[in-house]
Amino acid sequence: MSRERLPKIIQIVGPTASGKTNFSVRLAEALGGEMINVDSMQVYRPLAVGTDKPTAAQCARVPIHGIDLIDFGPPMDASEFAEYARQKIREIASRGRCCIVSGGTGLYHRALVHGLIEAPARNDAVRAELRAERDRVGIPAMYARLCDVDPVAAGRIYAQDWVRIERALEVYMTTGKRLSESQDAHGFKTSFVSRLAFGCTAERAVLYAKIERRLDEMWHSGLIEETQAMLDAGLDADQLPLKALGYRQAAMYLRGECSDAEALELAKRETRRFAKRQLTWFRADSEIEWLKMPLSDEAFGEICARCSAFLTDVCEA
RNA sequence: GGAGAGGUAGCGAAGUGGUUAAACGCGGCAGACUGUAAAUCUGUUACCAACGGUUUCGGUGGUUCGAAUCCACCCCUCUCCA
Repeated sequence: MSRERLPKIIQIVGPTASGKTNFSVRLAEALGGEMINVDSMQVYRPLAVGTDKPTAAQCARVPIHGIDLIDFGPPMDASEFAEYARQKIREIASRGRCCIVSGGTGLYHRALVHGLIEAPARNDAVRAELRAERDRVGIPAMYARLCDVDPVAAGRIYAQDWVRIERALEVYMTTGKRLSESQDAHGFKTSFVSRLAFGCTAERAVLYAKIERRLDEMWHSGLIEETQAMLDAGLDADQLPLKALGYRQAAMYLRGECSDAEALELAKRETRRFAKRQLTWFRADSEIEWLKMPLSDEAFGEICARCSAFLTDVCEA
């Protein structure tokens, strides 16, 4: 294998509010590297207070990429992000600097590291068609259709999971190829980078408390106003930028679907659940070494040393 | 003081003699995830040495082969009238 030729990255993952960004900035600074943020929501410029982006102070300490990439319009997707990130990794390497890839979006990390199958991007026309049909015949009938055209894919998808049923049918309709066959061929077998991966954690209660405190702050420091502004600008409340955690609940409140307090509670709960889903995703990755987050100076020093060794060692395992 | 209503698993709420360890919802926990991923979906949730066992439906006692469900007394909560 031409493993040494792969660009090396330090990968930092973890649930929201686990302290990834702090840790990554510190690490990037210590290693003289640059950061790439892997976050499906922080790429949207209009989302400011609700996505806990790196602060101006943090951005001053170290170059941080992957933030505020797009405004409104067609949303970003995993493949697009992965391409962007790999391009950035090359650029950073060409500057002779190391790369800290940090964030909480599991699929984006995976797409960046292993790539995705060869398949066309979303096709809104086809999806509109599929959705119209679904509304007519129901999800079970659509699932039955998937069972016909791609039984293997259907076997991997829960019968109610519309998002995946739609994607599988979309791929089949636009390419004539079965999604499952592309997946089998792909299998996340190849890597585009060589990585040293760390996962940030904290005790569940600590994590949850931090999530709640952070939402209280966001809620009272502009999240509502920001959401209102987007609604005023005519953004669809169940389309992407407004589907982000916090914004979605703020929109519910603003549209009179629930009280202010209810919306805030809901936002907290959904964010806690999100953190759990992130944990589930990352726990499945056996290459990740978990770090309990308020890291001591000694522990941080050790991690730095290991990162340096990884980055300089030509024939590491 | 009088008249009603009610107390069911973490919470809300069904159940009114056996097939009920107890529907359903919420919350919790766990899982899946290949171009929507802060999305979408699945499982599980009295307790245990667990394909078997133990203890549950305010409390105590009773009726019955058998009760969360029937009877008696007691405790508590809520509403209305004083």
